[in-house]
Amino acid sequence: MAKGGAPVTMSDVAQLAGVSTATVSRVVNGRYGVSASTVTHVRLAIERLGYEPSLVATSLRRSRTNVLGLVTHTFQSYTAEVLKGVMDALSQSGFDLIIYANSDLYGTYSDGWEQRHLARLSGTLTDGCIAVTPSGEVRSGTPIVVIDPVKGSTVPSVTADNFAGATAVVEHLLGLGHRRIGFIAGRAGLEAAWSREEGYRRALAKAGVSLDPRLIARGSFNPESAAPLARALLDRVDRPTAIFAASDGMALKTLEVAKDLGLSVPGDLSVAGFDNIPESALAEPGLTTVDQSMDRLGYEAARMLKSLVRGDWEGPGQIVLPTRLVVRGSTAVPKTSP
Amino acid sequence: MAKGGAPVTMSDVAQLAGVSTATVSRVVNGRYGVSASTVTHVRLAIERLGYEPSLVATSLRRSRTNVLGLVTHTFQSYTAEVLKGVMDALSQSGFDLIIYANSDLYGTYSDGWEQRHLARLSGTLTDGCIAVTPSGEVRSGTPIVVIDPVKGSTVPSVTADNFAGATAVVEHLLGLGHRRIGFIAGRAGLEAAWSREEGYRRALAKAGVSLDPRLIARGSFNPESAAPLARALLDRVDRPTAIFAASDGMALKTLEVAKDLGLSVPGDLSVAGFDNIPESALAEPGLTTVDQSMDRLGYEAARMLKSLVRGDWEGPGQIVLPTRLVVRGSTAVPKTSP
DNA sequence: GTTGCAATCGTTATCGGTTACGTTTGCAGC
DNA sequence: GCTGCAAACGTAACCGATAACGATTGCAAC
Repeated sequence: MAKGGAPVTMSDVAQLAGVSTATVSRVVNGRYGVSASTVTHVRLAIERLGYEPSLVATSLRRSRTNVLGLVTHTFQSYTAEVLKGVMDALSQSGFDLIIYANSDLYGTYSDGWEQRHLARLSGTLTDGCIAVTPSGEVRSGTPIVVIDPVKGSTVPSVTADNFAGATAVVEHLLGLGHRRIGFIAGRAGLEAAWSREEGYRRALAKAGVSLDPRLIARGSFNPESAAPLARALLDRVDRPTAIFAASDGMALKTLEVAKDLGLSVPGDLSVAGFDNIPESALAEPGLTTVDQSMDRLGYEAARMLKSLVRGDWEGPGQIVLPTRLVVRGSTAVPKTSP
Repeated sequence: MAKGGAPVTMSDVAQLAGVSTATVSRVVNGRYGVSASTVTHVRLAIERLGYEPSLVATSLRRSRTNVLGLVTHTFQSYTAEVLKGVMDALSQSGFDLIIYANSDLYGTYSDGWEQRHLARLSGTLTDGCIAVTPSGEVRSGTPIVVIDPVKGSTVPSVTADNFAGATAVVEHLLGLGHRRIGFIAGRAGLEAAWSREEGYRRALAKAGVSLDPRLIARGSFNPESAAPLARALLDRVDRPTAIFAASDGMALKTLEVAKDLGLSVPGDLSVAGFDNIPESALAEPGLTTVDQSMDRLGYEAARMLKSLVRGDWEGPGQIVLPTRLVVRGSTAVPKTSP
């Protein structure tokens, strides 16, 4: 019915049922004060017209909407993982989820668009938001939880223990006997990128291995950004015996580059990543990496947000989840010991 | 500012700027009829308060919102692929995207919830919707495009050429010499499931191979659903020499089961899937499958929806995209020819 | 026969923003 | 000096729904 016609509103129902919109509203929301026969009539009218209350009108009038928002700017595979966790936490909770993604993907990227969208949503549509996008100080009328915030921000956030994870990887490589370990860093400014690099530096320092700045390449977490960087590292005469990339996407790209150059992994080169995305387990050889279970990040963020919305959050403002070293076939003892 | 306080509204701005809300609205929307000095004052007030117009209020009043909706009930990896395509098509188009996912994941799943959400959104929030969930006859005031609709539906939709793809796979297996080919079907009712099964049946018939109904198992596209089915097929004394699963997720599960049973692939058993999700290329051995480039499905659906919203759609109501057989290591000549 | 109290239902203000329409103001033209 | 007109801005209705409040009704108790 009404396909292409104007959407059916509450007053349409009211008219058909011969009552006022207030009564229809009461029936829809199951409130007290409507006679059984009226309820039946209204229900019938709703059925006949195929009426559904407008989310917009409802949320404009009500303060609570029972809808949580999530803002992102990309749909990488890690985004999907995060979403799984979020959905899991929200399952059966009574909260629905709205994801807002702007189309200005490659456009001006005016850096403040997360803020804009957050404000646009939190005004009325959602009770709170999760930001899966580098966000620093965001202001909003409703609670916000940021996954992987920018460094130094004080908003409620959920992060993996990037420092410990990176340290573990580098110590693993050092333990195997590697001394020249290349590093492909993540997007500058993000807490995750900074901590992973810091873990790399500290682990080397602790082991008494002097750091060669020429072995550090600056990527952006984007897999594509890693290709030229990996190639540059491997083209050096004194090329590293191992490369630690700050994300699995970049590490997998490094694997490809190594193959193109005729280097065997882990024979000629060990490679390690960070994230443990599903693809890493399936790669050949399997990628040694750090598991930060991104679905867990999403899960915890959603759980935190739920509590913040209800106003009964007791935990800390910044959650740091443990990481776990996952050793697979891409790392081994180097051929030539120093 | 205003962190935790009430969100700042247009009348706040109006008050600070000493004008009416109408004027603020005109400034925000860049309409004619405001003096340059007033514009400056209002802009300043907006800046100071950090005002953002509420998406909800705007869309309630306006008919057009320049926001498209997408409704899904799960975030599998194929959902992420579809989303990539959608975002790509929407990039720089002026349309933003809202994804609505309900939390009732494992709950009643009242089968009509897609319809409910579609109606809730299309009433006012969105100019049109993409449904990435089995939907049949949906009614809505705004255009809807369905990806992978139920069989026989007449709504605008985008589908891969499932029949041709399935036929190609089975002909490939037949060409290798297989005669006993098992089939793990998808969720009943979906056009995709039906067409893939029909492709399987027709290809066998065309080759003059009689169909053994005991070799057909009924799955649900869900990877988990395939495990017991694959095991049952492989436990038979006259077990098939090849298994064609209607989705890659189910095919990959079948690979696992085969390994558990000590069967080598493709030595003892050939396995083929459908979808070509990223994991299939990375599996060991690589999975022979049908590429239906799900990002392309999303792309075309978004393109179609854009046109429908603008009212300038010329193409057919149902788009069918070509598929492509991808042969990898999981299929080979059977050991024992009949 | 009144009064009183529930139950039932309609009226209306409101959420935040948009827009048709009306009003004020400034200024040129007669 | 009066008229005409357009620019600039305010007023108020409205989008669809909710909820406080008021109005009506039926029925039991006095």
